[in-house]
Amino acid sequence: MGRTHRNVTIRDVAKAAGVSKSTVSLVLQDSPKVAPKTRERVWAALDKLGYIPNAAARTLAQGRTGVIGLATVNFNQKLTERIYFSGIMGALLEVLAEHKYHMMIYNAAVPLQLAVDGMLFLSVNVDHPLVDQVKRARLPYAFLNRRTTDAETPYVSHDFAAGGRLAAEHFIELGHRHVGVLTWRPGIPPHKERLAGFQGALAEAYGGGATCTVIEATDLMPAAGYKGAMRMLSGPARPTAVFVSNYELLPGLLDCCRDLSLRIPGDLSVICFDDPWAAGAMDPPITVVRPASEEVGRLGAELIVSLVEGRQGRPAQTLISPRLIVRESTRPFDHRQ
Amino acid sequence: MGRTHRNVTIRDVAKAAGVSKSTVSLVLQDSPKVAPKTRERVWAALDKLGYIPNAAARTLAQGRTGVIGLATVNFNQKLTERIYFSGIMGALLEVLAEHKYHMMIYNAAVPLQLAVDGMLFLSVNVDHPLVDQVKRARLPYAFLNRRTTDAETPYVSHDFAAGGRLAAEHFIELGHRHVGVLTWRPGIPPHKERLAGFQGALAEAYGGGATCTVIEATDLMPAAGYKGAMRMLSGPARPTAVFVSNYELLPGLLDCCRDLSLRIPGDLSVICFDDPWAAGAMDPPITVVRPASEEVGRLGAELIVSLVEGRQGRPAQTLISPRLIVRESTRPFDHRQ
DNA sequence: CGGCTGAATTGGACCGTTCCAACACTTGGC
DNA sequence: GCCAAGTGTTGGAACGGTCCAATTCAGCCG
Repeated sequence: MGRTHRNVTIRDVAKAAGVSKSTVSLVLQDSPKVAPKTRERVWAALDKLGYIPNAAARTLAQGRTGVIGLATVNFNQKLTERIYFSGIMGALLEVLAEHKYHMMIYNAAVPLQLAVDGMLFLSVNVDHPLVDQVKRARLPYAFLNRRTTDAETPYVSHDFAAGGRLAAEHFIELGHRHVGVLTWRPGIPPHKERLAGFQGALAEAYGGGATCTVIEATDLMPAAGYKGAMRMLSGPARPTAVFVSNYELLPGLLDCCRDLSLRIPGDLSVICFDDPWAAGAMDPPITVVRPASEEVGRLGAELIVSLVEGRQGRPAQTLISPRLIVRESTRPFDHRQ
Repeated sequence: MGRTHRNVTIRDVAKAAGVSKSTVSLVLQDSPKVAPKTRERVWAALDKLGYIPNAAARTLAQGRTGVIGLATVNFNQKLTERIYFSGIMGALLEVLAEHKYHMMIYNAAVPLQLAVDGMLFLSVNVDHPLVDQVKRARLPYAFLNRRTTDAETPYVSHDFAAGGRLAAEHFIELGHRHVGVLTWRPGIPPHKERLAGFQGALAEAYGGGATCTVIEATDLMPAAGYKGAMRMLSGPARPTAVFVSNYELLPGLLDCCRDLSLRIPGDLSVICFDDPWAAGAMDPPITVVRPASEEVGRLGAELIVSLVEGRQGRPAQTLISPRLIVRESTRPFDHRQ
């Protein structure tokens, strides 16, 4: 596995085929201007020498890389969003491939070598220093999972507020008035928006005539979910319905209910934001608000490609509404309780 | 977001600072040979002009990219392994970042532009055409999740056979003699190995004195898991313990047990290969054989970096044993049944 | 036969870096 | 006062492609 052996260049091929390097270059881009028999001779030489084009040289010459960057902060620590991330990444890769782009993952920890035609920021806040670097390099970019207030910055994100609203409306329809939200870091935009949407819908429906207990988990480990749920559910004024704003907190809540002998949905209705794996196979199957992450990936890829290739048309700011999927963890409030 | 405005080059900076481009280059690599006041002047110019190095040019000149490629086949269709993938990718990114490498994701669908220093194949079979291309380019490479029979090809994989064995041994210890395996595509190496390990341990313990029903699911959708489980469990000779060789099949099995009123672990012990999200929060918490995917990611990253940088030392072929995590879905065979 | 046209091919400039050999300028020793 | 040994700085040749303008050459027409 030596790094020795100089690689075959276009010049070597040219010599072997008895033509100039320009001709070889033309053949490689299958230009129609090359005579058939010349083309064949060049192909033979190409094959024989096992020529592999040098991507850096090509990029340098034509000023494009054929690569889109995906920047995200501390991928590995975002345990939170792992499953979600892989959903979005799968869609990104698929659509980028359709447009003949590869994808490069940037880690904020490594000095940024901008070897891309455009950059996507996934769950990176708009004021992150990384963003400035990309702006200064005059690269096209777009945000995923983050929205901005201005009208220019391109983004594709979820309508988190609408998601929170969906949950609240479902509870309202079922007659619940004492509700709770189990959340995490309500300062971070996506979580803030979920909570705001939830509380907004509640206020619209009941005015002041409802109670909403908001509990903030200290982290996303199951233990924190358990502790948060316990604080919410062990008191005398426990809510009859809970909106879990992050799926990592769900297992803790379920455990807690088991320990308190609270039955779902008999004693407590539960809606979870995100549709984690097996949510539908749990006992009972959990009602969820599912963000359309594949959709975000797909639209995000289309967006950055159109920006890179200078096409117009596609709207540059998109919000996608999550869907409510009703399963068996929610039920009408029982007034006999 | 125009692509117009020519980028600032090292020459522009040199002119602005009143030095030669060589000096600027030296400053950029902070060479100690530059006089302090020159250095300062250059930095000022660098800042003022907002210089951003051109990665392609640098790569071309020094013959290294600072990027490791990760190739995988149809990422998006590998729903199977999504969660697993993100675990491994997190670890890869973390370790590569420590060594100052970025990661590029190759999609087999896009013509391969080899703009990397080394390549990792994740769950790609060793005879895949992609591999040949990389070999011909004389790039260092290694396989993840696949092993080879020769002694040279570098890989980091799981000891799947040991995983199957662990499951069987646990069942044997608990006294189960009528067991089943719910599998998928037993022709694919990782699945074949799991099954072989399981059956091997069984044969060693019991000789011919055990029955092992192997059911192959048609795909990985929950419905297929359900159908497979039904075939295995609805007959009169149903096993008392089942090894689910792929976690995607687990929800179907659980549903099936609910429908047949089989209680876990009372009527049926269950072990699942892979430790999917929330397996420990299910009712009952599921006993699993957990592959150490982060470990594979970490070691894989170290391996490819050492190959790229020409260091020796690290063993080039590693198998990592999964761990058995006993929860509450397994229990001794009850002879009164 | 000379001139024109178009197809096929080619040389060379260029992309933006790195890196090496050469050069200028101090400094210090004798 | 001259030479040797540094210390800083620099020009220019790579790196391996692309692409444009120039060139060659055959075929055709008047």
